[in-house]
Amino acid sequence: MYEIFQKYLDEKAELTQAESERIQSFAIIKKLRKRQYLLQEGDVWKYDAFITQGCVRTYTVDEKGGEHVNSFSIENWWTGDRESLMLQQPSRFNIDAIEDTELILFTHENFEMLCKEIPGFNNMVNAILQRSFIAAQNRIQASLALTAEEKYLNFVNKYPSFASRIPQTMIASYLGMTPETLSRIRKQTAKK
Amino acid sequence: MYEIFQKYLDEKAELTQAESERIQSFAIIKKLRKRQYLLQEGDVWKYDAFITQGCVRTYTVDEKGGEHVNSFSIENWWTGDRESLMLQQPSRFNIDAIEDTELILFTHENFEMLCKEIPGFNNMVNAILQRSFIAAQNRIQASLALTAEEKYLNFVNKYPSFASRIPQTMIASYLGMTPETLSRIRKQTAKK
DNA sequence: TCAAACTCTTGATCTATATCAAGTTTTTAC
DNA sequence: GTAAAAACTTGATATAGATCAAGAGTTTGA
Repeated sequence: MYEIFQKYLDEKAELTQAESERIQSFAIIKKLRKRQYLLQEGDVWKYDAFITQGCVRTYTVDEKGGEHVNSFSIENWWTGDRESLMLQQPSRFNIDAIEDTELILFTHENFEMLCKEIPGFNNMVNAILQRSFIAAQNRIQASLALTAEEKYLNFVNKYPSFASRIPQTMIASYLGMTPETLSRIRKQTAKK
Repeated sequence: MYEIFQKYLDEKAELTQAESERIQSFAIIKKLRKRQYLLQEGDVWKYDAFITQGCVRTYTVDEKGGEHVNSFSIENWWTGDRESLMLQQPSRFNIDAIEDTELILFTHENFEMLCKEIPGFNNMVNAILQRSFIAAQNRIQASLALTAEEKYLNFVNKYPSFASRIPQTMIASYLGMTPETLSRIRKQTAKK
């Protein structure tokens, strides 16, 4: 499965052969079965994690047991809890697999070392962070300005592949509404 | 006013005297009067902007004329529209001054050049981006999981100084509720 | 300094979405 | 292959927060 990450690197970063090999030497392959946790609330997150196959969700659980999905991540994207990682504090988030999933992990020390050693890698990492931040801003914007129906249409438009592979309950939670409301919205919009 | 930025740099970045001076040589001082725009929807944002004094808000306007506040930024923080900057596309956001405000601007070309030239500066910029991303994640989390009252208490707790200097209408918008609702919540919580 | 323009508050009413409940379909796991 | 569990739908009802309206303070600017 490393080839998928290698291809990603080839596309996104300018690296010499030696640098590529150095990066690979620190990669840890990890497989998750559907429903398996990658991170549980209370644990400290210690990795930078790239998904080569599958899909995970990041969510919190409130006192009443309600789950609130913060994000979905699929193949060719990164996952983890940056706050827990940076501050080395217990995470408020859970991350688990929605499908059987394969990841490549780097311990944060190794990852930081690679960033310091390899400018091309560092640049790629920064570019990813920029994009993540922009995406988060847009999500905030949507949550403030859109109605439930608009949020759903916006979501489907932005991530067409997600609607089919992720259970509606989770999408509803991600959009900040109940599954019932999402079900009714889908019925409504299907008519049009 | 440059001293304020200089102090920030001294605290946050490891720089030689020469590097500090080089950074300063590209700084553009800008003053905004209350209500004055820094960025208007439709314009392309071209700077990295640091606030030395005052307060701005970043917001969108919907078709019905409703304003949705995405963020507040005060002295010792950065502002701008990263999406517009990165993609060089017209911004969906407005940024204007809530108080008379002073900023330091760097054109993005100069800023990028400084990042490339000066590793200590680059590291600082990345650290800021990390923190911004973490803050955005937490905001998403709060918007999904909290009630209106909890959102307000969380906001006051996190940014105690904001409640007194920013009009309630804008805070309400930032929290995703109407000014009336915020007014009632404040009345409620004052009792307790 | 005074009128116009905001800002905040409070009350009455409305509505989008939540909650509760029950039935149907789909998926999972032995 | 089948029973149990999970996911989705639909209807009835409830509610948090929105909207509308009007009055009291406060700020702004000629």
